[in-house]
Amino acid sequence: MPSSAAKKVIRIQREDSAFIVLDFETSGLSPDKGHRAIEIGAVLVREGKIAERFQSLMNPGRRISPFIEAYTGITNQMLSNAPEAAGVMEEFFTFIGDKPLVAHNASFDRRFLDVELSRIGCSRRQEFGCSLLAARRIYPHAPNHRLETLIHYKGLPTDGCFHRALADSEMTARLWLCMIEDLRTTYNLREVSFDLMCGLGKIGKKKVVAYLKEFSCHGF
DNA sequence: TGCCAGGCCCTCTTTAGGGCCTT
Repeated sequence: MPSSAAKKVIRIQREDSAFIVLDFETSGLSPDKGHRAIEIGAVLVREGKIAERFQSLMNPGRRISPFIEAYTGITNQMLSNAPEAAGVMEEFFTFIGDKPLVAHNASFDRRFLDVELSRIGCSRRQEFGCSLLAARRIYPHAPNHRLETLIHYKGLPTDGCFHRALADSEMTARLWLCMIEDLRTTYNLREVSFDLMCGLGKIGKKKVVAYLKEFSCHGF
């Protein structure tokens, strides 16, 4: 029977393994040009499984283009009935807490997240992992590194829905977990931490093997 | 109506340019 101190350690370790995978649908590519988030989707991954989900449309206060309507399937009529962005972001800020974040092409979602949070007087501090950068290192021979391509490339389950926030965040989570498992088996790693995954996306492709060798149990 | 950006990576690079990825 573990002591209370040991229980505490175990609880903290498990909580530390939790992270949030998120995805924004937006009215355009640049918040600096006035583009706004129109939908947020996210999943909480704990102990290798999707434990909780968050999804909401967000009324951007302006009409979106026909291109975005076609691209996402989100219409102006749907957004006219959607909750205000501020309220959604307040709920989302509570949902993510201080857990590490993951997104596919994180630089895009990070900018929208930070701008939308700043509009409600909040800011995040946690690290942001990028499944796109990690995938470029782990699957250098994939046809390309778009989320949809990688899902098919790895044969991961999908309901065929892309470009909706919750669906994309779930698939990004599956991809992230798949990459962890592939690293674990291919490189004989005892543990694949969030920091290892983030670091992998930041190093040059010629340094990948040397980088992973540092974490290997018995070398390879 | 038509068009828009930013971050990261790679290489035929670093005093730069182009491709990829996100909506």
